[in-house]
Amino acid sequence: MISNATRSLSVTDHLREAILSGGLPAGTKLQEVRLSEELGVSRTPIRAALQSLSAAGLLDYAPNRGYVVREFPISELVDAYEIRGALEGLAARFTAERGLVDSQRQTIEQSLARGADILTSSSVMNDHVLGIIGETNAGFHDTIMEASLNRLLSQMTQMSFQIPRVSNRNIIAFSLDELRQRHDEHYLIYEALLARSATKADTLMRDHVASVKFAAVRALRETR
Amino acid sequence: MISNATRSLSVTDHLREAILSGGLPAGTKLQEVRLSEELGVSRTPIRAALQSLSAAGLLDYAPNRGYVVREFPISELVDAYEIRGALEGLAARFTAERGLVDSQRQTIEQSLARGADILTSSSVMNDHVLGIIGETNAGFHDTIMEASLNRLLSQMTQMSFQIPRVSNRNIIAFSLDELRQRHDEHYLIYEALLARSATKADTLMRDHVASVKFAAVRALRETR
DNA sequence: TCAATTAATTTTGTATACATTTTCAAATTG
DNA sequence: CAATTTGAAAATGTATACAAAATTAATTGA
Repeated sequence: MISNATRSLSVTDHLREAILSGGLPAGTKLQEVRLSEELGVSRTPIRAALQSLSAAGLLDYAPNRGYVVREFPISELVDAYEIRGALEGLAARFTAERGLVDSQRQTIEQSLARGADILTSSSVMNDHVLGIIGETNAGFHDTIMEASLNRLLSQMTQMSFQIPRVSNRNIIAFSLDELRQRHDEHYLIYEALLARSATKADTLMRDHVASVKFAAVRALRETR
Repeated sequence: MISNATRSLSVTDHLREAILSGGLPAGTKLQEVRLSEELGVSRTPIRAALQSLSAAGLLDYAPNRGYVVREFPISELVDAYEIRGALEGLAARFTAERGLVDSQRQTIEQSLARGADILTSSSVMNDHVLGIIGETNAGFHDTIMEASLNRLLSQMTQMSFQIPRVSNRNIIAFSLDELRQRHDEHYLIYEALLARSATKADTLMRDHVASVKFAAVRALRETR
């Protein structure tokens, strides 16, 4: 069932969140009239949202038969990390080849400093730490994506980011040691970008994503 | 201006073709009422088409300001081939790791045989040869994409395929020798897939796409 | 004459009625 | 009793009217 509370978000964001959070399990038929009644809007914005989410790969669509939340098998989760690694590696390569502008460098340094701050000060793992690290992580990766100045690439990477969240209904449970390793990897990638070492940046980024992949798969195995 | 002749195609296909063929140059505002009048349908299917093409990355969109055909700079064409190489290389890797089923093997062999047939028999380059080769090319790559059994990957690759066509309003002018080289590369990739040599298949596919990239860039430089 | 404001036009956002297709169940027939 | 057919219900596809926002032009003021 879909909450009607948050009307501030667009219908598309609302439905996407419901799918990615697991509120709408795979196989759920998303019917236009039903959704329009539940969300209190007409069928028109509902249709727009369904088309958008279908294009993003979250829904299956068949003409005259409507939209269904599609399956997200674990095997595809693994593949998604492989794809993400290849794309983000390429983004790191592009960024290293073209160089960082000052504002990008500052943004990355701030996210790194913020991550280092909390990882050196706190000795216990809790939701607060995970939250901060999650934000700095996103900031780091997003900046490199934007820095590569390639709309196509960033668009694709956004797509490949959505899949892992589906199966990760619980946030991946990293240990503090693991988080520190991931942070060190971020720092090494940043150094490669500064040194304009394209191949090194590519390789480091791919390995970094592979490490996250292992943690995600392990977390998934443990929770089942 | 948009031809109203081909009504068999959907509105989305019609508009996509108009954009990719250059009939609607970058910067063109696509207005709903205008398009609905020109194509003889209501605004509803027009809106669906515009949303779909925007999600596919062909149109820029701003709320309350509509859709505009976006720019496709040459630099992005080059990047698109890099992305395509990374993704198709990954697809080749997946396919090699998981193996080809008989039907896939047959499809690939047929496309290879058809390509070999025309490339060995004909000694002159014309539109007929280019057309046949174009089809067999698409068949080869599509089969590997499908064989990798990854919807996410095939979806992304379809996206990265669209960009090159935009700047290539004229089909890339390959020579017969070049086409034969590309065909040989296809055959080597196929052998690597059969041998389950994942890394080799990946590398060969990336190099193959890189070769096509060089030809595309050269063709673009020559026509300007 | 130039700038700012306001009004009119244009364009997109939304709602809703109608058309077409599909689906499911009941009824009919062998 | 099983299989097919048929019809009603429900779902998506389309068209159109109305609302809200943005753009453009005109007008007013200095």
